[in-house]
Amino acid sequence: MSHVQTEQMTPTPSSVSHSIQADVPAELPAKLGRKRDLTRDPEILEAALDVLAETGYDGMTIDMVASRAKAGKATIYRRWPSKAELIIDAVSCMRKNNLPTSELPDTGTLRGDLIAMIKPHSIEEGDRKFQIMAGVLAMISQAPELADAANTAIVAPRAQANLLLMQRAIDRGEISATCDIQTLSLVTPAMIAHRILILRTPINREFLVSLIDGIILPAVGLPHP
Amino acid sequence: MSHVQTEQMTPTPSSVSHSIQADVPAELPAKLGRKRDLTRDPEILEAALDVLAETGYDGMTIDMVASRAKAGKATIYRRWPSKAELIIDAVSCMRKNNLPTSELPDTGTLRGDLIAMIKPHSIEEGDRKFQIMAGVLAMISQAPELADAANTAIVAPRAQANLLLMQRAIDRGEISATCDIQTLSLVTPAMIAHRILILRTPINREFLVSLIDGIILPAVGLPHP
DNA sequence: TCTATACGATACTGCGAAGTTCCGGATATC
DNA sequence: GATATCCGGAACTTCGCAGTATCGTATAGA
Repeated sequence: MSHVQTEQMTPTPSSVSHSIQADVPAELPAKLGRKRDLTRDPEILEAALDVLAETGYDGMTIDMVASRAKAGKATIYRRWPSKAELIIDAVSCMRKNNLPTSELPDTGTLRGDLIAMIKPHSIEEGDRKFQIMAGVLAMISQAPELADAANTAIVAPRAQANLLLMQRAIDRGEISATCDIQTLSLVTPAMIAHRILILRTPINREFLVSLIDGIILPAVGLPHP
Repeated sequence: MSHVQTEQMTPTPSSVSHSIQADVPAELPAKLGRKRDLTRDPEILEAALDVLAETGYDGMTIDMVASRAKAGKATIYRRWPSKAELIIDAVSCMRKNNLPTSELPDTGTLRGDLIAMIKPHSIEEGDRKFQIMAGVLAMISQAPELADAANTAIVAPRAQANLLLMQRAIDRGEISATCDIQTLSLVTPAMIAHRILILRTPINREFLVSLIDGIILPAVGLPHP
């Protein structure tokens, strides 16, 4: 959740603790010296995601991330305390480029909306995201919070979009209100994840259309086109 | 695919190679000494799966497997050349306890059959299998063959069972033959995997029933019960 | 200008686990 | 009985990588 630490933990000023501290809050320590280049943060995080997607969690090393980002290892460790926290932060910060709900298609029919969401760009982007998911799955046992982060950043947005489109269809009377759209909205993300993670088969338009026409639409009582 | 090596690679008998070898095939080298205890193989593989399911691939160590199986590390390395091959063999040999197709329920209705497949035993067994899947996913980038092994051992049998039940329903005229039962048979495995791997939520009867009544049955045109 | 810090680069340290070797004892063939 | 291989157990070696420290350089404030 928390991006880069807002302030580097200045080590307790001295090992000899002065119990009387007055109320000097040490706020605004009047930092001296060269400022940290904040533009490197997203570049490093992006490099981390690239390496994670390509090599998985085990194969990923900090040196790879550093060289990919053309940064020194010290620069990375100055900003994140460990490899695990770097990955958590990288995944948590992914949700930037989520398609905002305002950009959802609105063609008038549920099928039109669902089909309209299939774009070459979203396919290849989705592919990378689920590759990242595969890398993340390796370390969820150590950092369960990462499961939430990955879910929030990768699958939840897709499910949310599906849910919204189906709710619209209910509102306009296209489909019955008794449909279990909560569960149905998870079907396409789950099937995509299954295909990429387990079947290791790339996603294409035909597959996505078959999900819509073979499962989603029949399940909500809409006839085949 | 291949279980334990049928024969330990006896190192080339001598570094000085005799080019003339006649036709002594060195078959049945008349092994001397104590025989290998073959009953340890499945015990070690089972221990490996246990540790894999509990700690994931990274957390898993050969020492853990050895102590869990009450075996020496040398015993393990005498049979499998590496940790990766041990895991591949363990996953490949899982498919032993597959519910044979002859034991599939046959209640007369598709819903009855699908519901009948939900048994407490199968739920907890499935839970363990998908935990193993999580551990396996960590190393598929290194050993893609493992994806096939895991798919064959874990998800394919479930999909196969679903497919068979739905085919029966078509044959008896309960549902339309135009249903995309091939894709539909993958829905429940994919949703289970999604819930365990990503949502980290245990499987229960209610969830499985909601999959059947909320997705599968509506998708094949059967009314809610 | 001086000082403190960030930068990229590289060398270094420490640890954990894969894989190997050795041990005393057991079990097989000859 | 002699020999060769297995066993469980434990010590040992090797090595990759996380994390740290150092260096020369660059850039900010005082």
